[in-house]
Amino acid sequence: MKTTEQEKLERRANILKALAHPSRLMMVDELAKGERCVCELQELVGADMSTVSKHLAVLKKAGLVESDKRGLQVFYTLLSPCVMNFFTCVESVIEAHTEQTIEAGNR
Amino acid sequence: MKTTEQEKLERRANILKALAHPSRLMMVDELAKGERCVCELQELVGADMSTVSKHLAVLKKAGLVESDKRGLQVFYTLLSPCVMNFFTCVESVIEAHTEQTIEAGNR
DNA sequence: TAACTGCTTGGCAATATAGCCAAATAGCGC
DNA sequence: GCGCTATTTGGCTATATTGCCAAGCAGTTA
Repeated sequence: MKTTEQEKLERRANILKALAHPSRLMMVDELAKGERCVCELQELVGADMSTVSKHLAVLKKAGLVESDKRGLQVFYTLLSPCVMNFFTCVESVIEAHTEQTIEAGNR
Repeated sequence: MKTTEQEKLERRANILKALAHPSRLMMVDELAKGERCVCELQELVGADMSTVSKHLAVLKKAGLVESDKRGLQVFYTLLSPCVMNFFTCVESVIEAHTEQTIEAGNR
């Protein structure tokens, strides 16, 4: 199974795409603290349970989380906490960009 | 100017969304090596120049790159090389996920 | 000014994503 | 089995993204 450069990029992009949503980021952030059931995450993001479930499916498909059904509830776990490190970088982008935008008078 | 938790998440998501495309990842990767003009990036990704230009506009809007017109050419620079660090994490997600998928017999 | 180059923008069609409701599914207690 | 709860899935519409072509625009050269 040969991995072309193109496939590599697509896989990277898919992981980023999976993270690229406010609700999903919120969930990942919460899951970084420990496993959570869908109901907890639903309360957190305040959307329909079906919506939350679909978001979780996206994260799972990307390989970012894992699910474990115990009784009636399904618990999700963050598989790659290193994802959180990225946010430090993201914050620096945001800061720099905000300054720049203000400097430029919101041009 | 108060930054609500929601706005923070949206800004993070926007940066991730800006990165979440194979062609844009390829360009960011290239720009990590140094500034490049649009024509060089076009050759790299092999798409229409207008497409490349639009991708660059997305990266610029997110605050990830900067552009500088010199003569007829426009040169782009990567503003936040820390973005590259993330890819180490992304690779680990991919590896773990691939193993998992193979283990599960591509279920 | 005119023609040329490098790039950006507008417009459009194809495709993907988001979020709601309703229906289906799975596990539990009776 | 029946009803109940937690979650997932299907279906739908609204909205966003992508990538091409054509047109526009700025800088250069003649």
